[in-house]
Amino acid sequence: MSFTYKYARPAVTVDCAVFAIDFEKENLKVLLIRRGEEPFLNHWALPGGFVHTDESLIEAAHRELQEETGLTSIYLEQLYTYGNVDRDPRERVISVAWFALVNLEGRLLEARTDAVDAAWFSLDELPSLAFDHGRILSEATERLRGKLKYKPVGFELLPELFTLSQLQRLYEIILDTSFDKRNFRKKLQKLDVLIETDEIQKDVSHRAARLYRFDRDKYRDLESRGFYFEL
Amino acid sequence: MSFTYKYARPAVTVDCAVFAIDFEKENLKVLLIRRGEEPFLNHWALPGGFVHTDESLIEAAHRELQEETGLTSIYLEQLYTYGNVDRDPRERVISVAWFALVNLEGRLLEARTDAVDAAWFSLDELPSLAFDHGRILSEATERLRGKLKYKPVGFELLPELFTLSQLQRLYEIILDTSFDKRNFRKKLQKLDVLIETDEIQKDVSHRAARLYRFDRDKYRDLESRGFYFEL
DNA sequence: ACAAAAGTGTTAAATGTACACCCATGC
DNA sequence: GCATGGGTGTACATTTAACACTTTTGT
Repeated sequence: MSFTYKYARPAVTVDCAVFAIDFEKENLKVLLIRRGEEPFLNHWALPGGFVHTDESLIEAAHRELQEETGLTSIYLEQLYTYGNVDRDPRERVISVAWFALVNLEGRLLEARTDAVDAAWFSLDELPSLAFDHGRILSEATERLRGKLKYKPVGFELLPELFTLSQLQRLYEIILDTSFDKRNFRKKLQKLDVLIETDEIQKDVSHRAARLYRFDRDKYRDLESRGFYFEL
Repeated sequence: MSFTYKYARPAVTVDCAVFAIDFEKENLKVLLIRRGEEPFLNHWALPGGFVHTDESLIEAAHRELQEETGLTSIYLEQLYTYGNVDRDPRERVISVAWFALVNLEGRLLEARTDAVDAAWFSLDELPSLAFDHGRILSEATERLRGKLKYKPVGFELLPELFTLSQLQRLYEIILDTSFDKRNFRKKLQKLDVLIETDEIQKDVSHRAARLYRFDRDKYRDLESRGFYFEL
């Protein structure tokens, strides 16, 4: 090949901060894997790995998540690319970090851990992480909090059908505040991106709540006309 | 070395979308360079180049800007990392894109173009760009517009001392709207991040306006207490 | 004296915030 | 029948939006 690269090439990896809401414990969780190799053997780390030559960055992120955690078709958004010279003790490694949102309903157990040791951690009970993953995770968390306020990403953490109280609790958990129930509902009503379904909650020992669905198409439409989601 | 990389490595570059406001023409400009090599010989492109092994990504971005355009110590913020397999016809190249803001006052002429052919283009008179730089630039523009609303980045496009009308015109140019002068001033007054200096505009053929300075320290302080800039 | 931009307050409308009770269901 | 969360409206405070004239300076 006539084209030559003048400098030694860095390695390129993807790493993912996968978030989910634990409604029982009322907290935000992140998925970590325990490393089976040096460096940082047995340390916890973000799932991720090297980018192959024949796949795009997002494909690499999806593949690594599938391989290491069994998760497929989840919401992924690029976070930041970390490229400090010394972030990997072996050699120069540039990591394209992603944040991912999943809804845990029924997925917690099924999240296949293959050979890999994977577990969900509360953000306030984090172990120390390999490489600069602690920093990546804290920036991912900050981004999630920021984004939640002005983009409808919260729905990615909920099942397809959800109650308004679940949605409210989600916001309260992530933003660590509390909202007035009536005002919260009024606001959502005015945003006009929820579809009220005919269905109601099942198996609860109190009055069953109505289930809603997020109207992605309508949201995209409104967004393209300059509408600004904000909660 | 015992560590081996299993796959062919992609090349890694940085590319920068450098913006400035042209107050005379009342528009937003971007700095492009004309390529002196294949592929895309003679096409216009974003300034950028390969990341060296001994420099971080932001260092690479600063170095390339210095080398290709003479610009130093300017505001740089990471935009996105582009890694589609076919974005460079030669081989796999991953580009970490940045957006940069400079104030043109006195810099327009002095922007040293070295051996490279560099020029400022209006965003509505863009040539077709090399690689996927057209896409990168349009995403950078979108990001700048979005960011302007809730972060005080506009000041990076102004000289140290500026008038309130300049600031307002800047917002109007980038966001393509117009604001009421009194309301705009009231809002800024309440944000309370501008320092009113003793100086006034020079060499204008009408009443000279008072000059202001952006108080970065105060802003950082307010921000850390949960204050939310918004315009 | 006139052209050109600087500077300055008030009012009405819209939005956000605080607040308390009845309802439906399962046990 | 009681415990648990579901669901609903109003009044007040705050914020935003619309609007026009006087001042200063250079030519």
